[in-house]
Amino acid sequence: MPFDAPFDYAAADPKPAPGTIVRVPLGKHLRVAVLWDDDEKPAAGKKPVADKRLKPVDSVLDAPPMSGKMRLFIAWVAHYTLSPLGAVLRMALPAQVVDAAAPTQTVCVLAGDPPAKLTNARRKVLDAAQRLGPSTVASLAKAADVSDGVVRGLVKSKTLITREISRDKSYDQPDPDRQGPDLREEQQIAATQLRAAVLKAAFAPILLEGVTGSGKTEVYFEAVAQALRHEGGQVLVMLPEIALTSQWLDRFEARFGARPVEWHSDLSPAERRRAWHGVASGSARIVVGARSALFLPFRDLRLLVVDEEHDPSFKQEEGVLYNARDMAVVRARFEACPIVLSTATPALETLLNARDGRYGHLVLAARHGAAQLPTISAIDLRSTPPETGDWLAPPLAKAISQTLAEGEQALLFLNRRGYAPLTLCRACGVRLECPHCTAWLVEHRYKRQVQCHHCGFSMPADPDCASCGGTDSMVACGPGVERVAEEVMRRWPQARLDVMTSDTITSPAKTRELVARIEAGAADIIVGTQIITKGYHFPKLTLVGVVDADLGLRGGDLRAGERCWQQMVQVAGRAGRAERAGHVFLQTYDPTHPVTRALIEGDREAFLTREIEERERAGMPPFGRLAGVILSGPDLDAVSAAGKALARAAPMQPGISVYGPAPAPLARLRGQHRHRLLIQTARKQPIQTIVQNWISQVKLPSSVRLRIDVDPYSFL
DNA sequence: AGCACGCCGACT
DNA sequence: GTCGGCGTGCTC
Repeated sequence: MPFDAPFDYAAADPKPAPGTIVRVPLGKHLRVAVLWDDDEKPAAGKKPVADKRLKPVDSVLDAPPMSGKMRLFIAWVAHYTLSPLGAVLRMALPAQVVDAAAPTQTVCVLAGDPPAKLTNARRKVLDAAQRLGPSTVASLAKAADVSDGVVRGLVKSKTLITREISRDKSYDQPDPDRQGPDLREEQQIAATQLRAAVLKAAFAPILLEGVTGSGKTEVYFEAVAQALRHEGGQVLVMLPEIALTSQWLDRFEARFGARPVEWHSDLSPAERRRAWHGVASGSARIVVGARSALFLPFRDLRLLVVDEEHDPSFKQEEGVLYNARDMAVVRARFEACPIVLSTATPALETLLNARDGRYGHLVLAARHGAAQLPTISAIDLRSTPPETGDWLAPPLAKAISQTLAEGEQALLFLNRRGYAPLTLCRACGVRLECPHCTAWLVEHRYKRQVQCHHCGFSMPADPDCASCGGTDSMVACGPGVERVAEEVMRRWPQARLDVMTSDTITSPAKTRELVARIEAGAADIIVGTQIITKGYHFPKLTLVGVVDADLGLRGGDLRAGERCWQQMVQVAGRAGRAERAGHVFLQTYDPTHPVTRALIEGDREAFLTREIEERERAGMPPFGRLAGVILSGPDLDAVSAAGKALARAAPMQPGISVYGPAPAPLARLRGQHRHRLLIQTARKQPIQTIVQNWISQVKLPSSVRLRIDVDPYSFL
């Protein structure tokens, strides 16, 4: 429960140790709880509860205790993110997982005394029981080639006794000493360093930076192998949710001969329970998971890997707001193990940490075999615009035709789902808007629907205007992937087309099927959103067209330039991964934009230097610190008044600035009005304490909710 | 988070 | 006189 501090219970005798997982009465219910450390002080200004009011602990659960390191980590995350201790603890102790009974099965074992009447059939059963050890009734009967009645008879006569055992299979153990792929020299050098870091068993953050296709995964696999060679050693590999692909799992299996244990949002309750207990007991050695895996109860964590560390999806935007990449570094510190941050496009913060010597830095400069990095060029949409009704400019169309003629694949990237981002009425000008959010409804033509991409609202698409009654007057404005796909079908009707978006990739099985089809060359043109930038490898892909390279640069977000850069480099990295050279076209209205120019010239240093200078001048992260304060509620006036009250109470100290309140970019989301403030402090200032002191001065009405986002990523 | 309590308006 | 809407505060 989201309490700030632990509750007291009457001491049992003997007193269980801190970390013990127990069941305690709370209000009307029993709840799963962890015995916290004695030295935890009661919250400021609160006096402890009188002894006679203390309830006793109900029972101790049959689960391994939570380690001291884990308790320190949880308290640290709560303090850093300004979240209640209980809210963070809940992520580490999902009650339905911890408290669920393991599925059991009934097995028979020999008890000793043979039965009075030892028939031939009975002898066969006893032989089988001797040979097989504990087995189910059915399997004993089958092995002895008798009916199960014989076995049941022996149970009844107490020759065999039954016992309940856990049905959990232990996990297949990955083998670190299988022959891996041959590593190039620079890979071997990096792998040697990582192995050494694992052997040293000390906290060591390491940036593993390598261009797309340089084989970073194979390098950190060697560190994984090293950790595996340590008796009982465990490893956590964190990937962005959608990057946990079958391609990655196949590579893992090829190297280690077994699958890793997976942890992500799609697990069934039973799989989740098994994985959690497997991690806690140590039988799960290698876990690959999304950000929530960070809170798994490892016994002996020897290595952490954050793959695609730059990925914005590591930032959790709901509940406890935390950046899993940053918190992973903290966990590694508590666990005293190395952490590898792997990427082709490091986040600026990570890169500066590496350049300033706080992180180790390993660089892979070359691609595998003959593969070359693709060349990038711009198509100026002002001088060579697409035909009316088209979205692909003539130079890109020509390149696509040529690619198809050579039997190679082309990929068109547009980070916009659906058919068109905006639908409006030709007659009266009304735009289709979400009833719950400040957002346009996006037409999805395959589904004949319009959808809100923020709250999930949808309704049937109607060609007539609901506002003025105009017939067939609704028109689509701007392109989405479906519209680009439509153009592709019209212009290259013979080409085989696949669309990859979160709408078409709905399950791991679907993903596998689609990826296999593209890998096998059974698709000529692929149209997709950012989902395609996540680590796939398509050997026949030689052309990438970015339909709207300016898209990510609009909006003035702090990290817009950085994110656009990363996304373009990642999508470009899909091209030319085998022996064929790749080429990337960026369709843009502003080829002189510094980010676009740096991409074309392949001048990463120019981009970085400019970005670093700008951030430093503005005191933005990592040169300064930020926290967002988000106020939300159903009543606009109450939300706005609360924002003004907070602004009036803003701290006035050197080095601290408070901006806002302003309506959030999505001013209304799911029916909630949202205003936000932003506080900026110098790098060395304790932003948590400053924010806490600030907001504690303002009493908010209960209808207004306040959330604090330390190190905000999204400004929505 | 859940839940109870208590205040207020609307009904039998 | 009682039902139920939700705002407030407590759970050791």
